[in-house]
Amino acid sequence: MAIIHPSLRPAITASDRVLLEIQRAIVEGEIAAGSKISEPELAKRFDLSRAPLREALARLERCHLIERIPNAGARVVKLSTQGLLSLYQLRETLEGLACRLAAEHMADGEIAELRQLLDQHLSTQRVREGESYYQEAGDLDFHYRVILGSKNDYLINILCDELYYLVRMYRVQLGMNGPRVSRAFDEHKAILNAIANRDGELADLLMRRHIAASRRNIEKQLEQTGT
Amino acid sequence: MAIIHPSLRPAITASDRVLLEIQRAIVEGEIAAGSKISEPELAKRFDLSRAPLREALARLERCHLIERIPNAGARVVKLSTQGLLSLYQLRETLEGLACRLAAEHMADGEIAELRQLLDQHLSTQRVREGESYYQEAGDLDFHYRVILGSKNDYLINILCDELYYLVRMYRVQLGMNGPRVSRAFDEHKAILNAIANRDGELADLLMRRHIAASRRNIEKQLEQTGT
DNA sequence: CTTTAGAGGATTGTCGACAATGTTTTTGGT
DNA sequence: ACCAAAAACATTGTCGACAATCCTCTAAAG
Repeated sequence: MAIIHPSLRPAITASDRVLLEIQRAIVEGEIAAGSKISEPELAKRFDLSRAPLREALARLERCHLIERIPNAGARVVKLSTQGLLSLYQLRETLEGLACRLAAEHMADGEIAELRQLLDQHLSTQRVREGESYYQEAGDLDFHYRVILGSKNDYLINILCDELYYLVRMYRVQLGMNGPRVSRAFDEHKAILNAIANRDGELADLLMRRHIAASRRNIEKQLEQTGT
Repeated sequence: MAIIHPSLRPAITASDRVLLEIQRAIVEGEIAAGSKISEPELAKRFDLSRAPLREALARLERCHLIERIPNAGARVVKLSTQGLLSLYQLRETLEGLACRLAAEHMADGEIAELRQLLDQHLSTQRVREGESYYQEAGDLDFHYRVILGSKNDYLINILCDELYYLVRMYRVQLGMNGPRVSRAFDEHKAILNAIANRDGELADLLMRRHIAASRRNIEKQLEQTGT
């Protein structure tokens, strides 16, 4: 086993670098959702050959940010209510499982670090302003840490590599609004406490509720913006 | 949305064809677990360039049949008790969810077809001999159909593309033994009944038990064979 | 004899060009 | 003017060669 997590190892190859750039561009909407992807164009834009670019596109397909049709091309994924529902159905189940496993497998030190992270979030300016608590990425993300704490490589791979960026895309492009943010912080804290108490069942339940609430929040935004 | 499932569309490109061949070879142990993968060697063996071969390898990595280290090469995955446990932990949760969703979303016609499939299994010679009920692939697989019945594209993708072949690898290489087989058939029937009754909760529970039993069975084989 | 530094070989990553397929435009007919 | 077939175009899939990186075997020093 011992799968080294892509997000943890620095990008070495050219393919890795361009992957991260395009990933960010899609997540932040710089490359519009639903737009067509042109290999020659992107190759020119990032100044490299099509070979590493195609490898990057393959990985983007893997994390559901683009959809490819053989011999026809690739398109950036479109955001939809149906897609959001399917995605969050999965997240509820999977992150619930992650919590249960984290309650079993996380070391005391890891739990302490996680608590420290939450305290740090609380004291950060932006969080109190309720601006962008959700938009922290990578190691800074509470969910991310819990998932890693599950110590299940397949689960980690699915949540952190394949679904994570799509979730972020929904979050970023549909934006987060007011009162939900501070409540989310409290929910995180409750989940952490359950994990610290080694109560996997409760942690599972709380996480599923937490994600369901988050889904309803985004869903509301989606309906306002238009289907 | 409307992701066309790779396993459902016939292999068109050269990369697709070689992918299916190598996939089969690894699952059936023709390419030994843990052995090193040589790109030039495989390219020569299948008589094509390294470009489509590398694309195939990328997809093999995606379904956890090989592990790649940048600039160093790829190895066929090794089977282990730890890996089996992680994999089946996930399967229990995910296929449980699939059952619950299938109970909600499968059309009456699909359920009828599935019942027909099971009856057909029962009357097949090999099943009664308890030989290889488990080793049916693709459309013939009961699990496969239930997963498709969930109508959740992300869930389908994860179970049918990313985990399915690895599960099959464990099944095939560690073999299935006697009494478990006929019991598995009965469990399938019970699950189907729950789905037909639109009892998602029960279907979920039964599937999780079913998979847990299957895991214990393989685990036993693994311990006998040696860690 | 063990350990470490270096040269050699092999493998992976990247490149530019060609072939095959899909898409669009043009042209001819009704 | 509208539709259909065909040709021109653009894009994707594949190929062989080159560059960069890693692994191994050898040789020299402690």
